[in-house]
Amino acid sequence: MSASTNYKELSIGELNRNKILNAAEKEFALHGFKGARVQAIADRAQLPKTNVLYYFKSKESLYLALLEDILRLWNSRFDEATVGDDPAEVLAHYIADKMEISRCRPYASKMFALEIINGAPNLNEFFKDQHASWMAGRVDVIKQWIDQGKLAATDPHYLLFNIWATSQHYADFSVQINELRGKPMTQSDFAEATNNLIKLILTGCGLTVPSKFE
Amino acid sequence: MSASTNYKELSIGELNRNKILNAAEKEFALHGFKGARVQAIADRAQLPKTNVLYYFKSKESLYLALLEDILRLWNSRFDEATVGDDPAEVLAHYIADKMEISRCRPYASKMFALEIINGAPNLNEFFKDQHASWMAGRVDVIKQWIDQGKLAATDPHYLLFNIWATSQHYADFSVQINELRGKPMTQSDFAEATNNLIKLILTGCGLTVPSKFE
DNA sequence: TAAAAACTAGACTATTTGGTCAAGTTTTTT
DNA sequence: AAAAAACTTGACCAAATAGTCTAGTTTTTA
Repeated sequence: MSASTNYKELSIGELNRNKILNAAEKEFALHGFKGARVQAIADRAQLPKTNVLYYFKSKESLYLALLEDILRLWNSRFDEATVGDDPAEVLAHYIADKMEISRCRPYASKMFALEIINGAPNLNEFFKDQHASWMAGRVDVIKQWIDQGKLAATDPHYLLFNIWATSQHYADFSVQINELRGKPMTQSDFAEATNNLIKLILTGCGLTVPSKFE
Repeated sequence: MSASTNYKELSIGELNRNKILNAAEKEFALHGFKGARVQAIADRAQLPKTNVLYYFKSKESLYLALLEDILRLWNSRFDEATVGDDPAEVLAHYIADKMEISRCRPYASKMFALEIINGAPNLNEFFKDQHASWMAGRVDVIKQWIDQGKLAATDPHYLLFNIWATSQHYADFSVQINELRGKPMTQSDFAEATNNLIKLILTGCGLTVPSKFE
């Protein structure tokens, strides 16, 4: 689905599926589930509407396939971090990973944001449970870091919310950001914003920024 | 429009207009402009659909009226701050104001978020210009604070983006937050989150948190 | 190379949608 | 109290929409 998908070596079906997923991601990010039109997705994919419904049996199943793809994006090195790891390194990389997603997959981020804002009507209990247990595990590791004096005392929930909020903002609110900056964010602007954010969050936790991110 | 609107002393028209705006705010926040249904707004307002279109001549004009109301929410004391003011006081209050909006007007925040995510198709040039010049003014004041050594050197744009991102997140992503915390945010949770956020941002700028927010 | 599977696509349909119309009733004004 | 203005509401309509059906063409398989 990413912009850099290599279309060679793919069967017609795989190629079309990718075209459709790419197109749908944009339409859903631009209009939400209810607002997106199958015809608009087809036009964007340069295929007849019937083809879209041939590959994905309904608008809903297309949306769900896409959502599943997007949820996989959320995996990161932070998932396996333990008390033994260096919180400054782990958190800095986690923030950098999140910023990279905002830069490379803005439509995926927007689609996910819409899904949550709209009340998460399509995230099933399985995902919610999985997400909640991921959260519990991460909160636990952060608390242990705090107990060991590696990290200033802070609520781990709020810490993670702040990281998500700030990093995703660069994708979700890109239109406002570009308008107010007067120019779009280049790759090096993103690098700067990333280091700025890492500094803010880590300093706020009493951590020293790893030299790689200065 | 706020949940606490006093319905007494209002004419029938004003009362119904308020009912409709309240209902529409939720529907637009839940489904976006294209996805929202006039019938659903009418049902939520407990009025026949025709009445909705009597008070607001089209779905679009209802949306625009609402958006205009919401943009007024963005006004704050920070708008008139000058170099002479104490940045710690000003920024702490600004963050607290933003958090208060997220607590009291979550649907307004969500509706605005959808509008921006969807590419701001309904924000006219007048608003954009006004917003850009507000931004320029605020960036200027922050830069002067930095020049005077009142504030650590940081990009004023990113500082403001971070404040918006983190505070609005509590409204826009409330569903995710409630799910992961296992319980909804109470007023005192909000107070805690506000102080936590003020500490993070101000510390990150080399400022001391005013005692009121500790 | 023949059969099967995968793919393409126009025509069509049932339903939903935003919005209009016309015929009222209620409230306000004078 | 009469006239005007404000408000209410069911019936209706044209356009748009997700999805189906059928009849093909192309690609893969054996």
